[in-house]
Amino acid sequence: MPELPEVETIVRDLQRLVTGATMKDATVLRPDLIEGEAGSLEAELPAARIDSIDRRAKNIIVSLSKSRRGADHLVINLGMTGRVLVLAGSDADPPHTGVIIGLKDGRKIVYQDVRRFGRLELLSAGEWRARSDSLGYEPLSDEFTAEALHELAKKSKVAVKVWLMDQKRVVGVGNIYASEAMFRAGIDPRKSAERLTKAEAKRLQASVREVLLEAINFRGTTLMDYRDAAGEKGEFSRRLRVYDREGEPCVTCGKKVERVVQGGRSTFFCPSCQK
DNA sequence: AACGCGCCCTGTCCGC
DNA sequence: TGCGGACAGGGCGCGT
Repeated sequence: MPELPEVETIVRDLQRLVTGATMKDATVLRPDLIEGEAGSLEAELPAARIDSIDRRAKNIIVSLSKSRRGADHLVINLGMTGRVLVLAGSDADPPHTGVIIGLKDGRKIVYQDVRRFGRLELLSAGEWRARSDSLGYEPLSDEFTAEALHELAKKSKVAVKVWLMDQKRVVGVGNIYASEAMFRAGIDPRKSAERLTKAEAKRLQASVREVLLEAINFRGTTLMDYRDAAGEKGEFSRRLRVYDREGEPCVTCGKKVERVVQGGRSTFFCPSCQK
């Protein structure tokens, strides 16, 4: 479900809502959501203060201090259907609640996940740094230049849309925004990454940044499950130009949007506008 | 070693 | 109405 714009929206919500809060207790209802020991997570979180909240790739990074053993980062990956909700302590826990973190101020942070593809993990600063180092370019950072994208792309024969979704290369772009970025760049998603021209690399780099920034401004895309930390839907869905629009007219040329399967995932594109 | 595929899991939708 | 199959914002581990 969540790609960079959705995770970024949740992170900004959490920054505003729970920075500086102290955890009181943690309850794990679905142990399979925890990477490592659920019991140790329940033991480590109480009394931890939330110092800051950040995003890296599609991960939410909650930086903690005063945790008993010095495990510094709670790393949350939402998988397909994960949600992080800040609720009043008296609110009922929603269906498929997996983890409840009570705060000393009476509120609670609830992790909810229907399909349970998401993961919560407690990592030391060093462990987190190593993990972060293994991930690719942040597309909204200054390091993500057209030249960098072009050089990386030259090394791979994979179809460029599939290439774009690999988190070891460029992070944060999932199935929706990959199709959208390819459309905006006017590039056939089936084209091999190594065959991208310099001009195409430049257009793709600009399109990735542009679509992600626009989607953040609309608080992400809700197709079915995505919600922000207050439980609200994202509004970018109506702005999608090709995703989930098979058979509908291309917004640019009017020809029918097509769907193909790449790497087991649907790709949507306009065969006339994308060469 | 890069790459492609199956799998994790629950819910929804569509065709018969 | 019911039922089976396909599919859904991600990512890991496997075999080649």
